[in-house]
Amino acid sequence: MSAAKKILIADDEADILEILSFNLTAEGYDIVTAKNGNEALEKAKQTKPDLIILDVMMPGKNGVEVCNLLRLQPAYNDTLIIFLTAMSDESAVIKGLETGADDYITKPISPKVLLSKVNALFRRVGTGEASVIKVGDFEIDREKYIVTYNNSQIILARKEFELVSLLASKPGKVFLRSEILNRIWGTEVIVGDRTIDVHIRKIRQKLGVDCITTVKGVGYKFEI
Amino acid sequence: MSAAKKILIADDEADILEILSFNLTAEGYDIVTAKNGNEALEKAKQTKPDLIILDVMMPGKNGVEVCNLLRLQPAYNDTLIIFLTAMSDESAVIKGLETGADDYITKPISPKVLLSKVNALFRRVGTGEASVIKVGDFEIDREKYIVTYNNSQIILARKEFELVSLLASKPGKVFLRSEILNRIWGTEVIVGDRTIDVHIRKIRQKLGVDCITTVKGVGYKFEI
DNA sequence: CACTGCACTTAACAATTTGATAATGTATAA
DNA sequence: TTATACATTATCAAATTGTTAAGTGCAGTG
Repeated sequence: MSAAKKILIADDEADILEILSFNLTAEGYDIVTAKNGNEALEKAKQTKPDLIILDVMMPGKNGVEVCNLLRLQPAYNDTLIIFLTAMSDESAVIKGLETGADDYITKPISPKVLLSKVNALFRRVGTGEASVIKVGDFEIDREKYIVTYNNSQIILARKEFELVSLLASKPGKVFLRSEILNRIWGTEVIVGDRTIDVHIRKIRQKLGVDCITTVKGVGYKFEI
Repeated sequence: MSAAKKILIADDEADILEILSFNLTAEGYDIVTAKNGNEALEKAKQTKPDLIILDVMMPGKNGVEVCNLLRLQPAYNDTLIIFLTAMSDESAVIKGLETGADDYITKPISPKVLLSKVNALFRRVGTGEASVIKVGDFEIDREKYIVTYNNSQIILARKEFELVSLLASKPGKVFLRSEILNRIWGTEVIVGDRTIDVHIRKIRQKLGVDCITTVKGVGYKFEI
């Protein structure tokens, strides 16, 4: 995972909130909940979630209304929205997708379906980033998951690759340790202090060139 | 050539672009978007899409104009064009069909209608041409469901074939497990974790050549 | 209708790789 | 010196994938 995505769940049934929260938390997402449409709008404003899961039928404002209101505001242009709806309620779904929802899930909810949809959505959005980074003689292809130096391939493990990608995404910029932890491990996972060092070391070893600089007391940066 | 059909969507409303992109991407198409007529022409030239979905009403050049300009060039003889139009705007539709559009869809757009029209168009056109992927000594004929290696046929089951097709559609690209599941099994069907592995194993066995690489913790890729 | 073969999935276990940590060493600044 | 921060190494548990065999359901056949 890169960073922990924030998800706002709005549903008037406490059970549903709990189940979804549990599953999504386990998957590494940050969860915020709301019990009705108005609260959803409020929390959305406060927390700026990456994804909002809206029950279509809620007291106060229903999901479609909330979606409409959100889509009117440019601040929520990049916010994903998923509807929860009863199996039968097909027309609401269509209406929802037209107002700018990104997907919908029918009740009863299967946690697996939910997770796969949520993950799929984030993946889709994530593809906006440039997939090949070039720094000096290095080439980092996020799509092919390959690092090359002078046209020879370097095999990196996943965490190593993510770390190099991150550092190389802004050459010269010093990434704080805390920043690295947040972007690569997320806020949920807690790892020890030496973990980053060890990964950095392995990367330095594999790359063979001294392109990662330590800034003592601050963090690391990638430069040629 | 490339396996996934490329679709260019031109509309000035970001919401529409997003909904259409999402639905068509989920269906396995490659999507390119444009926010106005001029951009559409530009992107069309760059990416040579198989289908262009044009909003009739756009700032700059409108859909009908874009369509006209495209149809003047022999390079776009085989390019399909669909118009998006407001329910009322019947005359524009007629004009559009006269200038060589292949179909039209009225707003508000139902994703289901859209998908069925798009699929139908490709089916109609696709019957003439063979969509064949060539990678190294491999040849994958999506229409005949045949894979050949050095001119000798390899028999693959449906799922195996789809999996190879997918991976080979972008040689070198790492397909995440979740991505594979979504593209081949869809978000509704949930299968176990080892299912992909087993299929991969059978494919490797049948192909006899080591062309599918595991990227641990990430997914699989096809390369020669 | 049972029988057979095939495609697909799953379970169970083996094999492998990865990532986190502890323990220890090194450099540097106050 | 002493404290602090990072480097290095080896080690082990956890995560991930490979492999095999067995189960399930379906279509075609005699």
